[in-house]
Amino acid sequence: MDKKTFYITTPIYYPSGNPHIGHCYTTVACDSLARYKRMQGYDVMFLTGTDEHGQKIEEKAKDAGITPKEYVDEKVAKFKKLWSYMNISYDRYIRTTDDYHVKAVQTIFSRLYEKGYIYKGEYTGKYCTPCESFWTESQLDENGCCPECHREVKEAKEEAYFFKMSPFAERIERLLLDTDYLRPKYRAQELVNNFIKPGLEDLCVSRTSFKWGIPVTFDEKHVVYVWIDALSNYITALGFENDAYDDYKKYWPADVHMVAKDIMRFHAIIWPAMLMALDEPLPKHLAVHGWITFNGQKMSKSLGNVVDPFILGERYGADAIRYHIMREMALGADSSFSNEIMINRINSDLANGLGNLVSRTVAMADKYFGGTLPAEREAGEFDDELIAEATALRAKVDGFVDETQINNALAEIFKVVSRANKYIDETAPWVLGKDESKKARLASVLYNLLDTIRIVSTLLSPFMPTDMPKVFEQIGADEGTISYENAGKFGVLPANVTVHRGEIIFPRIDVDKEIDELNKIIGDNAPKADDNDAFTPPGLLPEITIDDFAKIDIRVAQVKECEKVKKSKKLLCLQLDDGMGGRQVVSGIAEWYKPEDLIGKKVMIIANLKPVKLCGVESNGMICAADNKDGGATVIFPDQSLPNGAKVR
RNA sequence: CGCGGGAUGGAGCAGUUCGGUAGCUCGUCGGGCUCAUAACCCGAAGGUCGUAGGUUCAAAUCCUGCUCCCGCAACCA
Repeated sequence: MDKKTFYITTPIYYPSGNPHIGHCYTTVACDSLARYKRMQGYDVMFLTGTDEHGQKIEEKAKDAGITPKEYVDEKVAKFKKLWSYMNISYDRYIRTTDDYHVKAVQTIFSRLYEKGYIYKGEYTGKYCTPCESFWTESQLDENGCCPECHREVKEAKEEAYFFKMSPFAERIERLLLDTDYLRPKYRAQELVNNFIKPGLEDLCVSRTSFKWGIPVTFDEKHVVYVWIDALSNYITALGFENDAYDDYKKYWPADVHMVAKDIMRFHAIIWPAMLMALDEPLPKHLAVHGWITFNGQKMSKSLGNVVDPFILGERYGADAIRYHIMREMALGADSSFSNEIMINRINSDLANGLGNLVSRTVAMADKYFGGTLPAEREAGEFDDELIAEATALRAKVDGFVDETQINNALAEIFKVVSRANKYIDETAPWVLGKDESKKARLASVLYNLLDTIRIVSTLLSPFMPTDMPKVFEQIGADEGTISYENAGKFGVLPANVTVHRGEIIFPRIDVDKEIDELNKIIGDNAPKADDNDAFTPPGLLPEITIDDFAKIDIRVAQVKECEKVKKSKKLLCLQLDDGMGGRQVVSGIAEWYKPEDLIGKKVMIIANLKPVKLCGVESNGMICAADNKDGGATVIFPDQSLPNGAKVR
């Protein structure tokens, strides 16, 4: 008697900034799946939310001069506004600052501790006293100093709690390799080789270095670090270890966790491990999608990239944006998003395809029959094929939805739209319309079109919930006829259906004009010039004496040969003439300099630096370069007439 | 030899499991139609399927070497 359930989640987003199109991507996809499942009759729970703790939020709030809670309240309001704008039908919104979640996390933490999966240990790292921050080796700047203030850091230890991962390594490996938990599955090998085979390291799950978090009940100076706090939202939101809700038994395990690839690792490894430790069932699927890239690049403020979903939605409608995002979305792969691609897609699929189909069909029903079809019918050539395709559509879409392949589901639907447009050409209703004796045939043709549109728009309504009701209205489909049940059948509209001509649902967009205007908008929204000029020099290092400086041997040297270090993105290997027999130096500037840019040039090197191996290549010294305002490095070129080996002081 | 993915007409992709006419969307060109949102329908051009070999009657597909791209890991000394 109970309905089948479907539980789908987005990640909980980190509100350290405003929501953007990337957040839309995941959320819109989940919303569509959730709506589809509801339409199918499932009892759906669709969860989204925000992950509101942590050092970064604490700092942002401090900068803004407000409390962390005030800060996140404001951001959360923006997220909710965007979701409302995009017509997102979430059933529950969890905030990690919600009381029930806080209590539940504390209970979970204690439970894991009691079970022996969490133990107290020491977290060692580089500590910057003025910033009160721990950094890992790799976070340090090029001088081995604090990346925030560029002052010296020291080896320090912090008491911390750790979560034992190793007991679950084998089960997780099997989960990834032998089940269809991970989608797309080809990522599994990568995860196993990189993280599981080398041995799963225990995870640091508490911090004492900041306060904005959930206190550990049995050791108040600790707060729970992100993992247990954030990941457990998927179960606390259902009432796990709390009284706010009582849905855990009903909905867990989740059917789909949808995430972007950057957080795949946490959901593929840590989250299952936590659940195993708690002895709870594992979620059924983890659907991983790629990034939205903009004109082939990461999203940026540079010209040509409008990413503000509000601006886009205002111009083209929330559903057009939703459609474009989902149509481009392939599991695992990145999706390109440029204004041109988006506009072309909206034009060809929505305006020319579906919109025009509705428009011309309704117009003909209006023109030839005054809007109401007569009941007489006459079947003819081409009917069977159209009807067969329309009837078979639902099953195809079902299949793709179950595989989380939204792009393919949409592609199937639009094949039928194309088929219907072709049917108009084949049957040429405008010819039938001129012949009184063909009225019955004409009525059949138009009816077949209307009923095909009914099926198509019904199946499309989870993906475009705002605009499809307008289609229903125009083709004269009342609420009773719009259902998942009916989407699998042909001939549902009443024989004497009455259409209602209305506004154009998806207007065609003038590409060139629109791109110009978008660029203008970007121009207005572009970062002000002083954003870039406002370069703040990093804090001064502690004072040293001339004797300290004397220990550093800086020399002029000439680049003789230079090549990329293989298998490294950032490293160049340079052969230098230092006037002392030559040396090899490796420098992390490959992102900004090509080998040929440097050959023959004189540079400054720290000559008495202890040699190290980088990516297996020995480096004897360091090239002097300055941080530029774009975040890159600019090599310091001394006067090119200086002799090799000249000492700099 | 760190791990994994990929290279297919102008663009973006499918096809590779279990070898046998290379397909889709967009774009371009030509034609048709006029109900419709300068939309729709049909047709054409355009690819030695990254490269060099191998297996085979037959290779985009299987095997081997190589090149280049992209992710992950590592890495700005």
